[in-house]
Amino acid sequence: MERLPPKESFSEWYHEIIQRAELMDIRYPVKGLYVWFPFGFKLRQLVYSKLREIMDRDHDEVYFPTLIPETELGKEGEHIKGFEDEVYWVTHGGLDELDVKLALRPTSETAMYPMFKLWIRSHTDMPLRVYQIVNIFRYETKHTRPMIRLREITSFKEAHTVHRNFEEAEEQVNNAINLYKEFYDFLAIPYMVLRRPEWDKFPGAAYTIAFDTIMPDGRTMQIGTVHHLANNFAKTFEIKYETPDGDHEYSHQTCYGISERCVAAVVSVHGDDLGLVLPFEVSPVQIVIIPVLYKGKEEAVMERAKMLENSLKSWGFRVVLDDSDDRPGAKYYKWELKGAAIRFELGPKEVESEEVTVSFRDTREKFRIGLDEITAGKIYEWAEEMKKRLRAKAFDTMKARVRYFDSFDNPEMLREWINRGVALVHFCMSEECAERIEEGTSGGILGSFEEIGEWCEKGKEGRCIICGEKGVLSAVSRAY
RNA sequence: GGGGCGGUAGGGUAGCCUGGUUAUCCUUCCGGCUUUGGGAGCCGGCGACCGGAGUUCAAAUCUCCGCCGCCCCA
Repeated sequence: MERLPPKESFSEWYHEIIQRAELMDIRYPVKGLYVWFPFGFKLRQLVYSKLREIMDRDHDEVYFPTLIPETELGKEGEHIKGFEDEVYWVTHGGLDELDVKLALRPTSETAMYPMFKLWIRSHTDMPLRVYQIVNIFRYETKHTRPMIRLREITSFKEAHTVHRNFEEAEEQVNNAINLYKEFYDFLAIPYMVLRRPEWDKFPGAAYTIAFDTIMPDGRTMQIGTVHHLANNFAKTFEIKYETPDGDHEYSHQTCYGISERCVAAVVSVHGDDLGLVLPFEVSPVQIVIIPVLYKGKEEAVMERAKMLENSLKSWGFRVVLDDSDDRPGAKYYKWELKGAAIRFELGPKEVESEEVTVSFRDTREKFRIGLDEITAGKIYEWAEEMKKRLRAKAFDTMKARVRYFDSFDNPEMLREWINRGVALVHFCMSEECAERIEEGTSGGILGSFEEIGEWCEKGKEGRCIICGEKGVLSAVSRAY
C-alpha cells in the first residue's frame, strides 16, 4: 500500500482517504450517490449516536415519508423557489403517470407541516419539538463529493419545532445553537456561528444562523444551520392554535439540520498525512493490539495479547487484536490510516518485562508501560488528553486561516488571502456592497458573526469596508 | 447552457496515431515457501478492452450513435 497524497493537496487527499480508510465506496454507478462501507458506517453511527443523545434530551424522534406531493411542496412560494431546480420527481407508478407528481424530499418542512396543522390545536400543544434522521435528495449539478456534496444525503438530522410566538421560537433557535455547539465541541471541530445574509437564508425563513468550519484548503464548509421560520410556514399550512383567551393565532416555527458533512468535518479537520485521526469516542477501533511474533515465541506473545484484549473488551472498549499475517510495520500503517486512537504493541520484550508499548494516533510517540498499569481509568485519561490536543491543534489551525482586513483598497490582496483562508471584514450587509466584494475577490459573504469568540480581537461594530456605512463583523470565503 | 478530453482486471496504467502473436507493467486479491519491533522477499495463480451499430479477411485500435466520467468557460 503506497502512501496517501499529502493533506496539503486536500482535494486528492480527501478523495483517497475516503476509499483507503474504507469509509465509502465511490464506485456506485450513479453520480453523487455513494455506498457506506461497514467501517465508514460505523463511524457515522458513532458520530450520530452522540447527536441523538443530545437531541433526545428534549426532542422526540419521528419519521415522515420520503415522498411529498407536488401540491404541498409548492405551497410556500419562497420555499419552492429555493428548491425547484434541484428536486427529484416521481412521475410514474408502474406504467401509469401519476395525477399528482411526488417529490423525493429535499428537506421535510412540507411533509411535516400539513401534519403539524392537525397536531397543533391549543396553546398547550406547544412547544412541539421533533426530529428525524433520514435521507434527502437534491439534484446537484456541480462537482459532487462523498459526504460533502451529494445527490442523496443519507444522514440528514432535521429538527422541527412549533411555538406560540416569535420570541419563544427565537429562544428555541438559541437552544439549538447551543446543542450544535455542544455537538461540535464534542467532536473537537472549530466553527464560526454566522447569521447568513438576507439573500442566502433558508427559503421561507425569517433568518438563518449557520455553523461553518474551515477546511484544510481554506474553503469554508457549512456544517449546520438553524432557521427561524417565524409564522411564514404556519400561515401557508394553517398551523393555528387557540390561546387561553379563546383567540386563534398562527404558530411560530424553527427548524435546524445537520448532515453527514459533520463526518466529513471530522475526517478533514483532524486527519493527517497518514490518514484518519479520530476523537476516541467515535473511533470505530479505539484500541488496536499488534502482536510481534518471532518464531518460537508466538504462543507466549499471543496468550498475553489475548489477555489484554479480553480486559479491554470487558471494560467496554472497541478493540481489535490484529493477528493477521502482515508484518508489524504494515499493521502500524494500516491502523494509523483507519484512525485507531491507541495502539498497543506486544512482543517478546514486553512479555519478558511485563510491559506493553503504547502509541497514540495523534502524536505517534511511543512509550512502554507496565501491563498492570493498564486500567479503564488510564484509557479514559489518555482519551481525554488526546481530545484536548486535537481541539488545541484544530483551533490553532483554524485561527491561522482567519485574517482581518480593514480596507478594500487592494482587492487583489483580499482575493489572494481568500484562496487560502477566511477574511474578516466589517460589512453593511447590503447586496450592492456584497456584489462588489464578490466580484473583486471571488469570495462570498458568509454572514455576520453572532458571537465573535477568539477568532478576532476586532469588535462587532465597524465601518463597512466598501461603503463606509455602519457595518458588522462578517466572514468572506470560498465555500463548499 | 457552451466547449474540450477521456472510458483497457478491484485500483492505477501501456498499447490506439500507423488495424494483425498469448493485450503491457505496477498494485490489490488467492495459494505456497520464507519472514516478522515502521509499508519484506521469492515462486505460482485468478482477473480487463463501457454498450450498440458500421467499415474490414481481421477492430482495444478507424467511423457513427448511446451511456458514463473528468476539465474549462458562462
